[in-house]
Amino acid sequence: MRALWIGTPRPMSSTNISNNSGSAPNVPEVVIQRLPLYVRALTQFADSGDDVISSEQLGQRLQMTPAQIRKDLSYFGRFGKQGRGYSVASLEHQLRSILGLDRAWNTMVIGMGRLGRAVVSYPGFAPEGFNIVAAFDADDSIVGETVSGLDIQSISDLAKTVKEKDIKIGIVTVPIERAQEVIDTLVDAGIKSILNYAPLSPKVPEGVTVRGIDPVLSLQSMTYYIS
Amino acid sequence: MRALWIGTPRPMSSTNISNNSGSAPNVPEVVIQRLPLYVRALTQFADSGDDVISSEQLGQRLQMTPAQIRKDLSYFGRFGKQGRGYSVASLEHQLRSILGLDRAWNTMVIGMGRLGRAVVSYPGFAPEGFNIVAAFDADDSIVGETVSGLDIQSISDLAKTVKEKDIKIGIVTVPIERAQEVIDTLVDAGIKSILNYAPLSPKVPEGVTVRGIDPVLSLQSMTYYIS
DNA sequence: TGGTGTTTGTGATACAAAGCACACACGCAC
DNA sequence: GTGCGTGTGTGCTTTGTATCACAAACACCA
Repeated sequence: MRALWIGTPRPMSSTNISNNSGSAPNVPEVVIQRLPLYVRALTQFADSGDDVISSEQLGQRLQMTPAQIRKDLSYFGRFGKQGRGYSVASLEHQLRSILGLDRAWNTMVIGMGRLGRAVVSYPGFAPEGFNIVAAFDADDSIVGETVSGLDIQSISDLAKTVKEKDIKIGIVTVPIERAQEVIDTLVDAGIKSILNYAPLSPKVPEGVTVRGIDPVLSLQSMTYYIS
Repeated sequence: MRALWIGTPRPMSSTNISNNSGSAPNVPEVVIQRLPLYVRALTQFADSGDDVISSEQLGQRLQMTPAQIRKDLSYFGRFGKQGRGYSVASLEHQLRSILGLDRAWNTMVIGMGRLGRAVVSYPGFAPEGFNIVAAFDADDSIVGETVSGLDIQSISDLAKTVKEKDIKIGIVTVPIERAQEVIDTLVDAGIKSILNYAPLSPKVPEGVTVRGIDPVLSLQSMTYYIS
């Protein structure tokens, strides 16, 4: 979930994982999803001048139990010191490295309607290292227009551009009718990570990760508790 | 998380639940989050003219196992017929009723910056029964402006407007610095359902449900698999 | 340097969710 | 009405996740 279209939770995101070779095998998906929360909290603590933090303090900030945080971290190594806690700077750095956030990622947006334009001009991605370097649309009549400094390209150029610009992540903001088709195109172009704003659960092969952003779904599940 | 910006995540959405009295006790949160998916799929099947559907077909569409769907539904009753499947129209209607989607909900948006304006003019909420009937901002210099036909009001009017317009859901699009404070204001005004676009895990009392929408979190967890 | 208080890392345990597999219900055809 | 095919509903099993609780490690201080 989601500048609009966002999700779950979870839960509306279908995720298939290729076992990546590196250091930590078989880390549960949920744990991976929590790591960015830790990074974010650590950044905040660093900004407030804290040098050292305990799992207790982190847990309080993130509304979760200290034990869960320690367990999660233990999948990847031993980062703390007994009796003291964790070095804020060091833990943040290590988690960023684990997540691959110690580098920038080139991304693209497919679908230049209202939503796609909002995503392209959303100022929250670049500071986190996600650079939107290409924009696509299926409608030839708007191909060539410029949005936030990006030329809108035809989807037929997608595979070529992905290679040229080393794009690793696709953000899908097309209408639902075209979404599966566009996602297939991304997969064919070798994209392994897709952020999907369309309200469907797309079919993707093993090894491709999709996360959905869907505020309507979130609203629809909340009404249960107030009905 | 889940969503937070969006999910869910899940998982990045802190959720506290008051046990609502009605028919089905103790239904797991995850199950509730899946019900809207079923509703959505059923609507699609109905649009394609299907009268009857099996859990097998639903599962294929939603990329999940038929058994899980049947289990989920069994929390609320027996909706299918052996040897036949589920009546599309009837099941959709019943699920909508369970979720409280058989009525409209008045909502408000707090924070009329770039994101808030995008949310207010997003055309996807109203067709699903979520009507945005009020807009607020803390900045007095924009109070009184009109956005998509809504007057921007001062947050000091919030509690009064919530009562007058019978608003049940708050959508928070303020900057992170103000988010906790604004959420506290919503809670004080009696709001029990909050859709939070600010990148934090807010503290709310038992009985208040928060879902986060956060595309950056989603991106940050996907990079793990391509690093 | 030894003692005290703190906080980690983790096996063991408890809890929760997902999946299996089959009895049973129903539709349909003859 | 009988028999066959299909698909539900669900108890049981398996898998997965969260929590507990404690030994070991370290900081700090006298």
